[in-house]
Amino acid sequence: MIKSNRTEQTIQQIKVSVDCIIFGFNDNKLELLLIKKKDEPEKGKWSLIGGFVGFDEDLDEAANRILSDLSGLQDIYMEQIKTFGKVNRCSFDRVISSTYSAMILKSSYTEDQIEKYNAQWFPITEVPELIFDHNDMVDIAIKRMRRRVRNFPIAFNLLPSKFTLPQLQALYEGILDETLDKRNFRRKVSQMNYLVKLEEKDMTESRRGAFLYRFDEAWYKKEKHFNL
Amino acid sequence: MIKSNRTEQTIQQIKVSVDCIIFGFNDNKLELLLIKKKDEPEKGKWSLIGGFVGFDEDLDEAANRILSDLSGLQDIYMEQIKTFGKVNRCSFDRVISSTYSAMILKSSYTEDQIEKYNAQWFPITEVPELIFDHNDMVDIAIKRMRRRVRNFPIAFNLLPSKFTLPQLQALYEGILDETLDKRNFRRKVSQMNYLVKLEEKDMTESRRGAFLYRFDEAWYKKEKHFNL
DNA sequence: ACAAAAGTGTTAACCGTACACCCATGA
DNA sequence: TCATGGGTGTACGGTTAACACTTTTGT
Repeated sequence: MIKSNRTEQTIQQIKVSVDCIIFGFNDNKLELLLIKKKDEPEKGKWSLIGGFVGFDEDLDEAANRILSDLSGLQDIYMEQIKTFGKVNRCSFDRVISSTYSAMILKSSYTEDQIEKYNAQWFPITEVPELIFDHNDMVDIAIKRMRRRVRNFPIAFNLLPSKFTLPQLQALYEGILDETLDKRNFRRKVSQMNYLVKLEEKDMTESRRGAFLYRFDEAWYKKEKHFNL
Repeated sequence: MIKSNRTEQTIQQIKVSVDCIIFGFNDNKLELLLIKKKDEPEKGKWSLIGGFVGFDEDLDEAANRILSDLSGLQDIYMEQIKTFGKVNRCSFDRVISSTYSAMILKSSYTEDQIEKYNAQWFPITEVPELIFDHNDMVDIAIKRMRRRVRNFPIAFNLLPSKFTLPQLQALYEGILDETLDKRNFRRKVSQMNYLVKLEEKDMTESRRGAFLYRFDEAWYKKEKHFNL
C-alpha cells in the first residue's frame, strides 16, 4: 500500500461498509434473510443486512457486529465473499462494501427477532428487488456457496445437532436445487467417519423412524476430507 | 448497506487501498513483481504495488490505475482476491486493502520500466519480508492462483501467442512447483480443441523442433472446459 | 394388508495416474 | 553415430452415476 498523489481529502470520502448474506433452510428450500429499511436512503425497500465499518474494528468484526446489531444473531462464522467497489453502486454516497456470507440454523433466529428487527426470510428463488447492487451480491454468494457446500461441511449449521440422513439429503437437494441419488448419497456419508450414526431414531417423519447422526467437528478436522 | 449509528466522522477516517500481486514467469519459475518504497512510511522496504482508491474511480479501475502508475503496466486483467481489513494491519493509519492479482508475460515489462519504477522481480520462493500484511496477501494469492490455473486458461498470458507443448508444460510445472507426466499432460491438451496445433515448429530448443500451438480464445468460450 | 418412508448393492463408464520406448535432427 | 529433446499408448485403480427392491411399523 503506497500513497498516491491524490489528496487526503479526496481519499477520506470513501466509506466502507459490510453486507451480510445470511442463508437459512426451511421447508426443504434455501432462504435468505433480508430487512426492510426503516430510514433513508431507500426507505421501505428490502436490503441485505449491512452497515458501516467502525474505525476501530476489523472488517471481520464489523461484519459480526453489524449482523448482531441488525438481526440479533451472534457469533456466526461468516466468510468474506467479495468486495464491491463501483463508483455508483450506491446512489448517494461513495461506499465500497465487502460482502460476508453465512449459513445458520433458521430456528436460531426467532419470530420475535424477526419482528423486532424488521427482517424477513425469502426463498432464494423469490428474492425481491434489493437496493443498490445487493441482488448481484446475492447471486455471487449463492454460486460460491453451492460450490463450497459440496467440499466443506458448512451446511451442518442449517440442521439441528442431531439429524437424519433423509434430512441431510433434503438439505443438500434444497441447497443445490437438484435431486441426488439416495444410495450414492448414503455411501458417501458412510465414508465420512465423522458423520456418526447414533443409537436413537427420529420417529417424527415416518413410522419406521430414521437413525439420527451427529457431525463430529473435531474428528472432521483430522480427516479434512468432505465430498457430497 | 445501512447507516449504523456511528458518526460520519468516525467512518470517514478509514482509507481504502488496493494492492496488486503481479506474477511473471521466467527461467521456468514463477516470479513476483515488487517495488521498493521511496517514501515514508516504511521507506526502503519491499512492497506490493499499491495505492489509495480515488473517490471517483471504481475499485477495479483503481487497481489498474495504480498498477499502471507504479509499474507502467497497462490494461492488465486482474482478479480481485480478498479484502484485508484488520485494524492494525497498516502501522500508522486505518487502511483496508483489496488485493488484485494478475499473471503477465514478463517480457512485456522491460528493464527500462523496472529501473524507472524501482521495481524488481523475485522468485516466489524468495519473496523478501514485505511491509504490513503483504506476505499474507502473497501467500493467499499464490494458493488461489494455483487452484485457478488448473481450471481456467489464465496462464497463456505468460507465454508468447505461439508456444510449444514443452513450453506449456514447463510453465505449469513452474507455476505449480511440481512435475507433471508428459503423456498425461499431452493427452489433456489434445482434448482441448481450442489449443490449436499449427504447422510451424519452433526450432530453437531442440534439433528436432517442437510444434507450435495457439490458444483460441473465442473457441474456448464455447467449450468452457479446461483442466490441466 | 397397505401406505409411507427408511434402508440397502451391483454394474458400467469415466478419469486420473503410473509407466518406457522410439523419433527426428544437427553436430 | 550419438546426444538431445520431442513425441507416443496402455493398463490399473478409484470415483461417479445409474438403477429397484426389501424393511419397518402404524393404522
